[in-house]
Amino acid sequence: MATTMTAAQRRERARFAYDAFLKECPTNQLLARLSDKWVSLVVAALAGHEGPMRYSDLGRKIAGVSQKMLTQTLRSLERDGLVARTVTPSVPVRVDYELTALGRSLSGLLVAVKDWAETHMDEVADARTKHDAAAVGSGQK
Amino acid sequence: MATTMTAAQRRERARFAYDAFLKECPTNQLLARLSDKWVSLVVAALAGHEGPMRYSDLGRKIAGVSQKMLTQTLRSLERDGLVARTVTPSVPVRVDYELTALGRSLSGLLVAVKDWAETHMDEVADARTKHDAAAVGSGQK
DNA sequence: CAGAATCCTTCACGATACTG
DNA sequence: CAGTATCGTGAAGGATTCTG
Repeated sequence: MATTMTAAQRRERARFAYDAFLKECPTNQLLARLSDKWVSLVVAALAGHEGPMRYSDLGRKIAGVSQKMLTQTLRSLERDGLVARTVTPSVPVRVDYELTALGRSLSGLLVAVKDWAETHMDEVADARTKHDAAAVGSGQK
Repeated sequence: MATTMTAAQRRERARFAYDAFLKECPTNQLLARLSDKWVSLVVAALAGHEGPMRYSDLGRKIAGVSQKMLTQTLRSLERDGLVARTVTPSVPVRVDYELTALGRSLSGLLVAVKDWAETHMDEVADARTKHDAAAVGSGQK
């Protein structure tokens, strides 16, 4: 296939073709999908694990996710080519999920955001406390 | 104040104190906030602009955002200490927004995700086409 | 085990109108 | 200009039940 573009070439082309700030742009919708709590957690879970993970592994790792959301998220990630799904027809069935090359190219970025949240939680909490205190002090309702 | 921790120390502490995979964890909620389309776009807009931006600038830059969502997003970012809001009491009033130091420490990560979306849109679109075609071929409804 | 299907509630978000 | 306030709706997402 004619995917003989370097990363630089693709980036160059993308810079002219797409702009996620435009709501009609496909990348806007893609960004919306990526900006999803469950997407972040699923990708981060797969990224932080050696080898593939089973459906139930993911459900256990990501506390609080419902079957519906887990399946739904997995399906959309699979469709977008970020995650590969492998079915082993044993009894009972075994299904494994793992990041594709494309998925791996994204996972680092998403994990970085997740790590930022964990690392800077205290500062954000401080900011909130101060902000709320100031609002009370100045007589806001 | 007693913020005399190195980044490494903070990270080390955070690693034990927080885990965004746990739904009771505050960082889980923080990650949910960060995983928001409008947050990404607002932060990216501010990051990709020299100096502060006015409310109307942001509204113009981020096509399709309603006043409600823009205001709401800005307020939450301000409360979390990621964005600074400056009011100039002229007539008419002038309000400027800019990233704080904390906000700047995050913006790079969010911009990276947005750029990823723009850069890899084609590959995702391809994956979708193939995935959908395969589903049809194998006789899925 | 790994889902699919259904129901049902909540609330996120847009549209609209008003204000200092 | 930079918001606030209110209302209405579609859609997200949880709980539950069923299946290969």
